[in-house]
Amino acid sequence: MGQDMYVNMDEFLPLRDVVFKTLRQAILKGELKPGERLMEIHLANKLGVSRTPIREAIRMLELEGLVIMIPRRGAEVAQITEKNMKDVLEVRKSLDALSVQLACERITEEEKVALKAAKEAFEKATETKDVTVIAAADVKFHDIIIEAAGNAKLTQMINNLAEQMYRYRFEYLKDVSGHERIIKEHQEIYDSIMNADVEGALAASGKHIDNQETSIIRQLKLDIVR
Amino acid sequence: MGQDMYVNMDEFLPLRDVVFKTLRQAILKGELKPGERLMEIHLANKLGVSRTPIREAIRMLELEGLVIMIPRRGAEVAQITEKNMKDVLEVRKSLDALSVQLACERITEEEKVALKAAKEAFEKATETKDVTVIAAADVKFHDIIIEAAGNAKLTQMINNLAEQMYRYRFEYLKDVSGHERIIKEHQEIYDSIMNADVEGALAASGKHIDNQETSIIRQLKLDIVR
DNA sequence: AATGTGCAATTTGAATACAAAATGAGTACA
DNA sequence: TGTACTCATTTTGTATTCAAATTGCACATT
Repeated sequence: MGQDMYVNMDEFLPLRDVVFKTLRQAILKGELKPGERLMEIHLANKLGVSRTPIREAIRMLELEGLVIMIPRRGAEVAQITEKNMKDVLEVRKSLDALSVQLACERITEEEKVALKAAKEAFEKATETKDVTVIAAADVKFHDIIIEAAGNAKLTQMINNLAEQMYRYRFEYLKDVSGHERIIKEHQEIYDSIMNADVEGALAASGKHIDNQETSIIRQLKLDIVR
Repeated sequence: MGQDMYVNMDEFLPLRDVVFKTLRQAILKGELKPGERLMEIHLANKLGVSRTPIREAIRMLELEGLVIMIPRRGAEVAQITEKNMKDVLEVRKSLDALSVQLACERITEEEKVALKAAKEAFEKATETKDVTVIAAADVKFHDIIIEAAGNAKLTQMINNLAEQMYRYRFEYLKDVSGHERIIKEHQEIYDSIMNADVEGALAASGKHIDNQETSIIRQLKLDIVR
């Protein structure tokens, strides 16, 4: 009775959610390229399911903006244009600003401890030179700040935006020469939040995004030429 | 040849989109109440379609956060809590600020003309005492500003947020005594944008949302008690 | 050679069919 | 009287079937 009655529900996800995650990953990692058609029967065979969960997953991807629908022709992977990415970054910057501002006001003592740990973990991670590890540590640092902002809607929206930059952010973190600067920026953001210095936090966070923007746009241009 | 070759495509929307819009409207207008179950066969019969488009529409509503899924039990209309709405308004305020700021920098001459017309149309609309007309005029005014910001992602996100406040905003505009203040606030926003006065525009827009927030939260509380 | 036409193949859109799980009413039994 | 259990009903999850539209190609026509 007092026992844990919940099993890990993640293992019993409906097929549509499995398909959704699979396709999203494929798009974000670039395995499915912009413009590529997503044909239902083809995908169904490939993933070993019927068309129904494929269709439902496509509806979700459509609403996230990762695929576009052409009537009577089906779905294809959305094109990522420079304008498109600039728009995303512009909004992202604004929401990140809100996020650090709210974090300054609302962060708890536990979160402060966690943020310090995450900051230090990121510094350690850069020493590994393993991009996957570094990226995960970076995500963790920012996740704590977003959580500290205490706004579920904001969390959801930032995560959605982050998703659209996923592939390029990866490239950004690959560049070892940039790590030192990122560490310094994290330190500035961290210090500002700890001192509830809203102005400082906004400045530091803005600079942080601007640097990413430069890198992402450069990557994107390379990608388009390719 | 020189003729208009496009037919009104809206009339040939896939059923899933028709169902999606129908259900969304029903939820936002309060016809489908929070907690109410959305049973597929029932909805299918009611709308005269099969389960397939119903399911696809539910997937979209789920991603918009208007319904929540309970495994093996189906969808139900999401609860609107005060915290939830405050979160939405907090983000909305931030994005509106970005929107007026960008509009100050990017608005074209044509858009300036349109904005003036929309401002005056709203003033005229308040005289009709017809809430539908007033709401439409208000939307038009704000739409022009958002368009002038020239950021498609921002447009999409603000529209999504606006949707979640739909029902309460309607109540806000019903209150005739508030019209004069709204007109004054529109005038301030308009003037600031015309003079590319970013500071002024931010202040005016912030005040505008704050007033709405007060009204919406009050409405929401009444709604919950009901 | 260029353009138009018709037909077959492919693919989406929608409906229906089938399988599995959850719910709830009714009944047996302590 | 109350509790547990069975079984029919309901509902979701998934697969399959059917209809309609689009596309591309072959062929005819100018």
